[in-house]
Amino acid sequence: MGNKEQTQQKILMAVGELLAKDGFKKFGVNALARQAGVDKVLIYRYFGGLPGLLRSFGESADFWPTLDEIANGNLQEFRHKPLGEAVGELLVNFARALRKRPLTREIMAWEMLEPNELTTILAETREEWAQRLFATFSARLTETDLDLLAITALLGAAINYLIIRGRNTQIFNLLEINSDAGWKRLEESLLQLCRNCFAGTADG
Amino acid sequence: MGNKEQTQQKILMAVGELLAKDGFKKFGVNALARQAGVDKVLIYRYFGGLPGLLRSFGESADFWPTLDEIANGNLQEFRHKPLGEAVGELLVNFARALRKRPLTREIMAWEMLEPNELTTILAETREEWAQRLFATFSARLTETDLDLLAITALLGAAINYLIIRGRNTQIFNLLEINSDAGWKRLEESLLQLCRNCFAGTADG
DNA sequence: TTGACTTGTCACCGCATGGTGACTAATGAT
DNA sequence: ATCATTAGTCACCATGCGGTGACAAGTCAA
Repeated sequence: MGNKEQTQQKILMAVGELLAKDGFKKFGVNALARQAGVDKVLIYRYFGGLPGLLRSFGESADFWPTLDEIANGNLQEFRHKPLGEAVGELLVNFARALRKRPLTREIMAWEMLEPNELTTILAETREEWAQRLFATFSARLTETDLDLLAITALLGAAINYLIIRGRNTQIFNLLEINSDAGWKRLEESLLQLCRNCFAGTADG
Repeated sequence: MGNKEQTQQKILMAVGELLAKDGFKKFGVNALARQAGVDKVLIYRYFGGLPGLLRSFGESADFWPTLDEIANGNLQEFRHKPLGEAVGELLVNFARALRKRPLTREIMAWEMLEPNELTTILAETREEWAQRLFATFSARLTETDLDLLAITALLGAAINYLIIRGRNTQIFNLLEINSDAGWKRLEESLLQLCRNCFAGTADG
């Protein structure tokens, strides 16, 4: 007789494997059961269906980078850097962290098409994450009259777009968005944008 | 007996209607024939299938804003504005033009997930468009040591993301990306980013 | 040994999809 | 009037999907 826990694990593993292999386009109960080498009825029995499975999967992995990873393990240090400097470096680290996570990129792409349990969990994680990050700098908002929220929204959106688009496109705006060289240029410009932008106002 | 040209028109119209109504998720021969009120076999007969139809559709519409629209009908004027000013305003107008085109937004979303005949046409249009725009300012590249291409890639990506994301999301980064008020903040920050960024170097 | 329960297998259902072949009915040229 | 062509209808196919009910086999308690 089989082992229930082991089967559940096989199914959970298969979610990540299938997403990484074929993307969310072909994602479904049948394909999932095939990937796991398991009968699909067990997905319904053990997880109550796809939504429940995605929920379980979402809670069992680290799709999103931690604040520590973004801050090179030293968030405190960033509180004392000039604002433009800090924002720029955080954004660059954020982009690097996402580039290393193909699974997260896939989920982010999925999010553009339709919401589901997995993308919802990702969105919640990100929301809480963003708020904690923002709170870290809330005391320094008076340093500038720029709209910090809108600026980070813009630059965060830029990173998201390039990350997602890079899954199946090499060139955007005459620029290689999949090579390290191309990203180097983007990172550099990201830093310059932030530095120059905040330089116009008082800096801490 | 029916009218061939009229039927072809009905089918072509249905492409836009269906995309606007249900997005590309449910896009297919059957749904398309239903929308057009026509038998699906005619799609194969008249267009050789979906790819051919998309090609025809793509060549029969103006998804992409013209350079004139982006430049308020006066591109020459932009050549004499300070570089940061010009880039910023062009980007803002670009965003506004896209916000007005739900169909284009849908195709842009499609493009992020998978390429097809329609997105290819859009990409080619945009590529040529970008090159002409870039050429307009090529003579002034010496004014700055910034990486103009990378910067416009970033800010263009930002706009694309927010445009696409706005289709089914209200809030991003604690910001309303679907209301006019939210976009006002984004536009303002976009302008400031460009102004401040280019201000550090010599400006024309 | 009996009987309840669990794990897993299998066959099946309804439905939608992309795609094709056979047909009807109108048109127009000879 | 005849006959080929054309526009459009319809039935059908294989395939894949999400989802369910019936059942075999193995486990454990009474």
